[in-house]
Amino acid sequence: MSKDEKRHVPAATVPRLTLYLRKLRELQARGVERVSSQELAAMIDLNAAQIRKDLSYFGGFGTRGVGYEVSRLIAEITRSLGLDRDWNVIIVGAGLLGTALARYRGFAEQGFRVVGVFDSSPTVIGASFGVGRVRAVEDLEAFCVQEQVDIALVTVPAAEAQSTVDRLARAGVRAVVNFAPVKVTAPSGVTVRPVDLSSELMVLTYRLVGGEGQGPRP
Amino acid sequence: MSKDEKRHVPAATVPRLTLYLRKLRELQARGVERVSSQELAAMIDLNAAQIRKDLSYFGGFGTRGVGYEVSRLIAEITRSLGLDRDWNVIIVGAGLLGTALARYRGFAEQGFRVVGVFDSSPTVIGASFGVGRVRAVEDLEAFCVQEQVDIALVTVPAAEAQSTVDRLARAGVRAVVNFAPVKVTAPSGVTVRPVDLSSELMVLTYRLVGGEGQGPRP
DNA sequence: GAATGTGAATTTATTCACAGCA
DNA sequence: TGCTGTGAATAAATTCACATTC
Repeated sequence: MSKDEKRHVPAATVPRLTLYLRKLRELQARGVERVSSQELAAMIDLNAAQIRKDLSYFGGFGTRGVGYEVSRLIAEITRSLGLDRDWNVIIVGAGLLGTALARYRGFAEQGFRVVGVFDSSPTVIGASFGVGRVRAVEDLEAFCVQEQVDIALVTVPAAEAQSTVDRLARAGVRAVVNFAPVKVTAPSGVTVRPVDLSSELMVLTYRLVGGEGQGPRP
Repeated sequence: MSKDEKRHVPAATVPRLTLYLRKLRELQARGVERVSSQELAAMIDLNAAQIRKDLSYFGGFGTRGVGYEVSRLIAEITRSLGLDRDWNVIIVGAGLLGTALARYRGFAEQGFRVVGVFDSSPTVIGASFGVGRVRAVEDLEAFCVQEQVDIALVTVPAAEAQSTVDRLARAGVRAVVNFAPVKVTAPSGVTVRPVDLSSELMVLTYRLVGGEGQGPRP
C-alpha cells in the first residue's frame, strides 16, 4: 500500500496498534528517536513482520534500511486511532466498579473525559464521585444528546445491561464497554466491547486444570 | 471425536465456553431442560455449527434429533473449565480497582475466593477491605506458597507490573490477570491474561473515527 | 423429521521470504 | 548493507453441508 488511508484493516490489528503506541511513547520518554520493527517486536514479544504489516495498512511510515521514526509513528497511530482529540465518556452504574472507574486518573491522560456518572438507586444519586455527582438514569438520554457523549462504560448488574445499552443506542451513543457478565446486542452502528472478568478467570482455571498452556516461546 | 477428552482445543473456543455456560445456567434457572445448538446460537448471536464444534472438542454431549440436555451440558462445561472446585485468588495492588475487585461479590458465586489483598504502601497496609486486611507485599511469596494461591489479579501501577508477575511466578502462581497497562511476560507454565481498559477505549475510538464498524448482522 | 457431529470449503490471520529502496 | 513493505505460503478459525443417529 502506498497511499495514506486504511483499506480493510483486520480486526486483530487495532488492539495491537494500541500496544505499539504505548511502547512507542515509552521509548520516546526515554529519548529513543528511531526503532526498527525487529526491536519493537522483541520488546512486545511479537513477530516483526506482524508489526510491519499492521503499520502498512495505514500507510508506509518507515524508511527502508533505517526503521521508524518514533515521533512520526506516534503521531500516525494517534491519528489513526482517533486519539488526537478528547472524547466524552459516561459511566452507567455507580457500584463498586463504576465508582472505581469514575475516579481512575488514567482516562484523562488519554483524552477520555468522564463527564457523567449515572445510577438508578436513590441512595446513590447525588453522591459525589471525585469530580461531580451521580445523576439519575432517567436523565440518561437527555444528557447523552446534550453533552455529546461518545462512549459509555456500562457497569450495571447483568439484568439491566441490555436495557441500558438499548437506551444508550437510542440516545445516539455509538461505543460501549460492557462490564456486565452478559452478552448484549446492539443495533449496527453501535460497537460494544465486552470486558468480562468472570470469563477471564474461567479461562485461567481451564489452563490450570489441564487445558493446553501458552506453550513455550519458539 | 467420540471419546471423552480434549484434543487440541482452539484457543478461541475456551472463552466461548464460558458464554455457553452462563446462558445455560440462565436457561436452567428458567426451568428449560433441553436446548438445540440452533436455539443457543440465536440467544448468543453465534453460528450454530460453531457451538456444536466447540462442544465436540470435549466430547459429544448432545443427542441427534433432540439437542442438548441443559443440566448435562452445564455439568460437562463446568468440569472442563475446572469450575467444579474452589480457587484461591489474591489481589496485588489495593488501589481503586484492586479494592473494588476485592469487594466484588460476583467472584465467590463462581467459586473464586479472595484470600488476600496486598499492597506496598504503608498507608494502605492493614486497612480492612470487606473481609480481611491488606497485607504487605513483602509477605507475598510466603503467602502464595502457604495458602496455595491459584490466581493473582494484578492491579499495581504499570511500572510495577512486571516485577510483580515475576515474584508471583517465583512463588508458584500459574495464572494471572494483568490489569496494568503494560504487556508483561512470564515464564512458560504461567498464563497471563491482559485486561486493558485504555486499549478497549482506543479500539472504540478507532471505530468512532471511521474504522470499519461491526458490520450489519447477516 | 430433527438435530448432532464432523470432514471439507472458506475465510481470516500470521509468518515467511525477498524485491526494492535509503 | 539494513530494514521496510508486501506478495506468497502457512496456519488458525469459522462456516458449510451432509451423513448419521435418535
